[in-house]
Amino acid sequence: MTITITLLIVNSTFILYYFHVTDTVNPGKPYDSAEFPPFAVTVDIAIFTIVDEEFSLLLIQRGGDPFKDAWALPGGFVQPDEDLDTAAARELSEETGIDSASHLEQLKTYGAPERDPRMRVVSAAYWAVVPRLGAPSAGSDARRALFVPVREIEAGQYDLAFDHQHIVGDAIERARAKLEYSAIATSFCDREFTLSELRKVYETVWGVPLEPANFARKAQQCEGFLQPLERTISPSSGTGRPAQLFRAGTANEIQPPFKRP
Amino acid sequence: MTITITLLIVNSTFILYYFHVTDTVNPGKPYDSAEFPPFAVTVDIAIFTIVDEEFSLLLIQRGGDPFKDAWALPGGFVQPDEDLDTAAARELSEETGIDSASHLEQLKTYGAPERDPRMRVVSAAYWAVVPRLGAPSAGSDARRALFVPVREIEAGQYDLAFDHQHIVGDAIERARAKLEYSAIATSFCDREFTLSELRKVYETVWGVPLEPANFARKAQQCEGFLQPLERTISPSSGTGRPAQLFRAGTANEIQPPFKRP
DNA sequence: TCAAAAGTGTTAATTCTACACCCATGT
DNA sequence: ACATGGGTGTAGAATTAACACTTTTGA
Repeated sequence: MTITITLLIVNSTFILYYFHVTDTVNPGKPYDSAEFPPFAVTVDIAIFTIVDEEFSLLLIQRGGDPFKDAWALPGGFVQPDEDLDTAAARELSEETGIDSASHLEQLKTYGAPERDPRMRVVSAAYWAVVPRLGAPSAGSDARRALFVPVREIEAGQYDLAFDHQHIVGDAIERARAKLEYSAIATSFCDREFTLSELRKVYETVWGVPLEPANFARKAQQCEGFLQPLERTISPSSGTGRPAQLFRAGTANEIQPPFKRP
Repeated sequence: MTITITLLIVNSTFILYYFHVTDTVNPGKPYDSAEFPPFAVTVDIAIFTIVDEEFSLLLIQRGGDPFKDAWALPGGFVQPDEDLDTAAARELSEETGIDSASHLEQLKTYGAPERDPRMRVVSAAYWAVVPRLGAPSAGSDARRALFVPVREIEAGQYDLAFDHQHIVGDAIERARAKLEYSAIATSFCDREFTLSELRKVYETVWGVPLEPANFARKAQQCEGFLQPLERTISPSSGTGRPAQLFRAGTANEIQPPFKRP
């Protein structure tokens, strides 16, 4: 039997790169990693939030090659006995400190052969929505992590690594689309929120103004969307009539929400 | 340096199963496939069509273990220099003989650690829609391939291998949902079709009747959905006034189609 | 009392639904 | 002629969009 192996060192760990086995005793089809290559499987996450009335996405500046200094989505290897969803939740928690709670769902999987110049990497991309929070914890590595306005990414102001420009485009599209037929908007808000805050989410993500009066009516009519509380926002929090508080309802898929004008 | 390898034979080819490398000269972190396991990456496809007014899905009966004799989605390994989309298109073509043309899109990726008892397999699931055609070509292997009514699958009448019951459920849901805001319905029809045929698609997939008059109006109003031909269906093809023929329009995403009642 | 924000009422425009009716063809 | 499926017209219902108006607070 002949065995040929090539290893690669990525992030100080060995990664199997090429592998070939020929059985000389019972010659059958050999195992050749050029034919059945060991894929690396990663997850990448597009984490959205609203910062200063800007629809924003978390990006990380890469510290090493390839694509040194370019920006990228947070992500990492899927561990051996970990589901993809679990890996994504772990990455989300590592980057933002947020456990479960918020919205996290699979976006799409990207597996073009040359998407990572080092080896064959298939990446399951996820997207998440977190309530506005302070600066993202920069993570255990001292990498720069930043919430960046989606507007600036779409304007091409960030040089993104790998195929992340493509992934980010898909994620933005999905997030905007899903506002229209799901209760995802509430994930941008804190646990308790007013109808104005919720409306601001739609206006910010879609970049259009919505009629406050009509919005309030529709939101409350919508079965399972909102859970009204018997309290108003603390009156001292601004001038004007104090707004009623709500929590997110139980329904994930909601019927007739708001149309993107 | 110490190397430990376990190989597995799947479908008459070796698959790398376990792999461990320790560098005894420069002892660093060893490569251990229990930590960075080589994932196998496959694609599985849910191929939908309409057979005898039944919304149907292509299933294949497995010839070998595991899950011998259970039904499964067609699928296979992603080749080394193949994109995921390419692999899916290849599988679709192998199973149905259909090249490109029809609708094919990624559904979701499934990667639970124990989903395949043999090894760690991550499967990118796709879904496709093909026009009604004769019996599916049984493929190069002499496996049984069959279009099965979705109704019967939902009733649990088929024992599905791996996590394919789960995948199939997601695919059905997606197909039904996407009728509502895309031009996918035309993919169920032949290249030229009448409004009745198109309406029958909606009625069959959703399992509800639609008002023919209103349907025809909406379909034709809908920008980019249909391309009217100057011909009618051959009058001899039935009694009644011959219907006008249409082709699919150019738009993939259409604005205000038909609501699932 | 005034400004500001929350929330309610109301009306005209639009869209949708249901069904009546006309059209073109085979028998 | 008439049965059958294709296609148009239309009136009433339902929904929507726009804006005027009332309520509750801070200053």
